[in-house]
Amino acid sequence: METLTPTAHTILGYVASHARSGYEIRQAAARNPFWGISDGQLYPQLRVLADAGLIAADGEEGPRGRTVWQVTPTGRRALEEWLRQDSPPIAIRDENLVKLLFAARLDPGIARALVQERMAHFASFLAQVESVAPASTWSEDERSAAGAVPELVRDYGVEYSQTALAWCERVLAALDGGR
Amino acid sequence: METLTPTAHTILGYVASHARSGYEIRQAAARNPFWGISDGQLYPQLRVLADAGLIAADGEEGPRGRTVWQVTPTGRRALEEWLRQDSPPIAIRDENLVKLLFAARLDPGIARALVQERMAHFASFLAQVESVAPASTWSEDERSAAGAVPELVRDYGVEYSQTALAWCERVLAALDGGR
DNA sequence: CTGAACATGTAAAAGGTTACATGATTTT
DNA sequence: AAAATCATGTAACCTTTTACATGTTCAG
Repeated sequence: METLTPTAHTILGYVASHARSGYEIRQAAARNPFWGISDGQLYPQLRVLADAGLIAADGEEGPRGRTVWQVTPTGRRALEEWLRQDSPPIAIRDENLVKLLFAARLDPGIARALVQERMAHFASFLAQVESVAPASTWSEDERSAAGAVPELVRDYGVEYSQTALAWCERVLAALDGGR
Repeated sequence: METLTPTAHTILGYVASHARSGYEIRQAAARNPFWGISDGQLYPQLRVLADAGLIAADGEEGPRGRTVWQVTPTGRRALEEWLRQDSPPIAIRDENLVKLLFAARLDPGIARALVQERMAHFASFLAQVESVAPASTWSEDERSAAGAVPELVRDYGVEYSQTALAWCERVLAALDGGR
């Protein structure tokens, strides 16, 4: 059994939370700002998980002929093992910020535009995070089992965006002040 | 001429700032927390840039037989074009946070360990950001041309880490309080 | 002179996205 | 019955990392 990718483990996590169809996972993933999953990954990885015996199709079909997946005991163990393993350190890839660094010595106009683009990105990120109630991804039972964590994770997204937005304001002021 | 990857453009940016060898770019990239470049990318991409006529080997060799690269007028234009183009929105891939979400409803012990891992990651990220003087990547002339931006970008890294660390403390308290 | 760090490079594979394909099922 | 959306899937490609390979130069 090949080792699973982080995306496969994430999918396994969704299924382990409660039985779901591919489409429902797709929607849960779309609401999770911290790990995107494309269709081209989702469905093949469901197969990988099923072939490895970590999930199994629920007997009954869901509405619209959806295949509903359930976690197996093996799958539950595999998930826990993953949760216990070290995660890679944060690797940021922030193209906008890199551009800003290069633009600053070339043209204040480009720099301003980059900061404004950044603000737009973070504003829509913030809106997305705020619009998602944790209850939409986790059932009520799961919510209470998880304590305050889902709300705290949302708070993290909010604080992160707000920090970034405040920083952008300061940069704009500095770009204007430098004139 | 194929379109360049973000990494190729970033390398072009370093060369455009001032003539540098591959090794010097390697070191500058290692100091930039917002866009990592591996050896397996750096040297092939320098070739790509050279073949496209965007950079050219400086006549003289640097110390230790280094090839020193210079930007060409075409390269300078290509860089500016890239700076003006829209950047992709921020896409976060935060494996630690995803794990925490799944761990919260399984085992408080795992959740605690994840938060502690997160704190360690951000603490070392913060240390790295704080240790880098912008002057080490940009020459004095470039620094003043860029105004306050390099310092502000460093501030961004610092604030980002501090926000994350403070959040971790709150989560730890909540995990303990929930008991 | 010998080991450590310098400097550049290559091949293979991992991981993921994009774009397309296809049929089923509601809605109008 | 047509249009829209639901639901799943596939193939090709893109970007990047990992691991290895190789010669060079400086320090003890």
